[in-house]
Amino acid sequence: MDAFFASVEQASKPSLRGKAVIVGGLGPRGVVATCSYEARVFGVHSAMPMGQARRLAPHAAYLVPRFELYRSISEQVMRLLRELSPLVEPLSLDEAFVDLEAGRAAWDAESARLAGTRLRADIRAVTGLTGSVGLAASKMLAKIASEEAKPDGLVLIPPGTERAMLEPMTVRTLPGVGPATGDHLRRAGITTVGEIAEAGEDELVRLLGKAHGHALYAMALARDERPVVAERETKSVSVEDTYDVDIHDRVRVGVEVGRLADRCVRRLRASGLSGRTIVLKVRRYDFSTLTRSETLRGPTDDPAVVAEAAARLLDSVDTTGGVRLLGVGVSGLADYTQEDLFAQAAGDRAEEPDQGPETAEPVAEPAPSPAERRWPAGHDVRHARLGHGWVQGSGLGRVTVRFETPYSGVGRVRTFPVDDPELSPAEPLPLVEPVGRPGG
DNA sequence: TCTGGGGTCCTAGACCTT
DNA sequence: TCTGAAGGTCTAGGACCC
Repeated sequence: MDAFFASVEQASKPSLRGKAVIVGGLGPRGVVATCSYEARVFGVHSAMPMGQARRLAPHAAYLVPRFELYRSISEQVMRLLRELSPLVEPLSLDEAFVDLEAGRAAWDAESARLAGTRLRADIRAVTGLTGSVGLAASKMLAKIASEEAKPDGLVLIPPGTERAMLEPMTVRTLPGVGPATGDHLRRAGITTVGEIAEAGEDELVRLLGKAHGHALYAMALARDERPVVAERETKSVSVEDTYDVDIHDRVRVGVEVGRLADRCVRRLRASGLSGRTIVLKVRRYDFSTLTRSETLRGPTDDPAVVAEAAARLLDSVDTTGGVRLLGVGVSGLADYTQEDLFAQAAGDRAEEPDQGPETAEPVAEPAPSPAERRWPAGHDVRHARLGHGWVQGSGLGRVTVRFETPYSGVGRVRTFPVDDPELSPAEPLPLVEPVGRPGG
């Protein structure tokens, strides 16, 4: 999908179509998640600090991500892909590999081009968004082709032309070559894919190590035998938070680690998993990052056990100077727990009260008062009299709302007190108007 | 106003067991 | 009992991806 998050926001907000839209964390330490092509003209790109983006594009619309909406649209697209083939490998919310041959959706270049063209039309009809398609004989080449196809295009790499096409491209084109590897290769005088092939496998292994060296050499020769894998097992589950201001208070650091452990376990349990290795991540005031881990005797999904392990790990970390990020993760995953094994060992013992997920949930927090409610920029709202709209901005006790829907024209703007009783948060509307629904 | 969040994979050293 | 090789596991960190 092209500039996915930003495109979704433009589709749901008529006033933003054709405008620079930047989606990301709006806090003092936020970064750009995605931006529209109109914003890229100003030099804004993914992973750029938000402050820098604001300097480059001060008049752009700045929105916080709405992952639930993006997930639901992603699911619509994935369904279309699965109609083409049972072998669909999602890479992220907005990207996936499809083995067209396995689904008998294509058998040669022409049938592949036809399938790709139809798919793009279907994505457009179902979601209202544009997607780009890369067609090639391997995952690496398909990925390169889809990058070339963006935005809103289709690129097919004809069989037999792969090596010639790759040769002049920069090493950064190859997946797995980031800034560090790119630099490493450049210092060795290698800047193009052709030069990787010329350097030879032994030299690549000497420069980059066994795994990376062999893999990169093969890719430079356009060799990529990796199959499309539909089901991938989760290897780890983690949560992390970056704080607007560094935390210096050791007690507060401990409290935050406890909270993160709790959140992490909730995610773990929601996936029906448990894990053996607990990982604590600390990013200090100077951006130095360290991890500490502890492997338990058996997998657990007990929030108290994870929190205790995380607290023990924290004891071994010097946080003087302050921390800007804390994270807690669990790896070594299993779909049973040590407690299950004990229960199994207990055999026919009398039935015990269930120790399932619900018993460990924290007590529900009291609902915030209207004045404390947050009005995140870009989120949908409903006004009792004026209808559906979205938050254009808030602050100083006021919230500004633009009243428009994905199917309306550009809407009008009104400002309300943040505790206006007629204003409430609303669910996002579908991007394509459901058939038979009266216009809004 | 410098640098998010959630992942995967690889490497390398320490340590333990066979 | 000592020694060394080999292999597995644990741990920490780096790189990369979207």
